[in-house]
Amino acid sequence: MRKRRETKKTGRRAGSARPERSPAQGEDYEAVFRDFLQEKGLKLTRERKVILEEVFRHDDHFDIDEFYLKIKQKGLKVSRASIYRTLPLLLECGLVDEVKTTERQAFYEHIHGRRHHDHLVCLSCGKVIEFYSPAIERLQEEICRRRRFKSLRHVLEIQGHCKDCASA
Amino acid sequence: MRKRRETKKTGRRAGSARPERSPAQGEDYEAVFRDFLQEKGLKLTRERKVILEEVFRHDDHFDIDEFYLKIKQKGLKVSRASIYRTLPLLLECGLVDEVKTTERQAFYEHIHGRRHHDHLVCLSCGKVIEFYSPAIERLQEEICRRRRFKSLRHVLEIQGHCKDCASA
DNA sequence: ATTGCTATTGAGACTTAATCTCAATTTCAT
DNA sequence: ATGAAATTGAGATTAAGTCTCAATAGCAAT
Repeated sequence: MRKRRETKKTGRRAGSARPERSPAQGEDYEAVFRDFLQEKGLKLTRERKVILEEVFRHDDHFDIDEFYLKIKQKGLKVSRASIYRTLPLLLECGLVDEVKTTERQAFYEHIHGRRHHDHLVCLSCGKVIEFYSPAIERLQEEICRRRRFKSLRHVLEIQGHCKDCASA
Repeated sequence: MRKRRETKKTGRRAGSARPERSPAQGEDYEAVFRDFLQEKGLKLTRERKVILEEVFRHDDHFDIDEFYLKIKQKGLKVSRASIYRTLPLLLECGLVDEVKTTERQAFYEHIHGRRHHDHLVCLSCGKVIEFYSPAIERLQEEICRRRRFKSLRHVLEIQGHCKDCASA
């Protein structure tokens, strides 16, 4: 008996609800995924296609549960298990980025054709603000080089209150 | 029926097992905690003392489960619930730092009298390497200022392979 | 198109970190 | 010493994520 979406969405994670992106622009992500799968001897199934499409329809951060519900609402059928199995693949082939927040859940966002970026997370309203600092990136590389640490990815998240919530 | 410590400790989180710190130096953390509790109308119980002492005996990162077992081994009796309840207090009064890793668990470390720092986490052996970059700190402040974001804390974690694991 | 091997799926059981419950106990200001 | 209020612990509960396995679907070769 799943009991999700209970305490969730109570005003949090409202964010700047951007409109969904039209699926027309940039179809190439499917090719990227297809190639990746083929190389690993995996199959491009109906479910994986649905998930891929849906990921690229979101232009915002999303969590898996929200994502599952959205797919369900559209009448498409993909199980939670498949989503949990497919997202790591999308991560692995670089189409999706994973953001671990301090809360228990992880959030995802597609990154194909987007720059890597980090996040400011408002602890009051849940808004996620993106930023990118080439200087910070460079410093991180420097730190890794000095310690002969082979960096694969990083998470930089600054938590606090956004200007709207700070004044209130 | 708790079934913990099952898949854990299989070589991971080995880290640089520093010797435990003698409890003699820097007793003041107890005063800090006591004052904090008093201010909030909370009580300094036996359990909280045990937890505090144990936290400051560790000079390394630790997770709650490991921590619970260590206390138990010493014959001291503190329930898991109390640990889960006390650590947030230690966090709140600034005696302890929480490090969310990409794995599901959180790790903790005491920070009283220590500088804030960030982490390199080795995905193979689990080792946690600390670093501190004033330049990065400054850049972060700059980013927040520009967006009128009131920063409370941040997490910067670079994941990859440490020099030992990268060569293997 | 058919075949056959293999990857994949979905429903639901399972795992596990973390939280909650509540009666019994402890702290501490008075 | 006393009593109001906070705290504790054992165990139930929650919820994210993983696993199982029989049924199904992709796809390369024919």
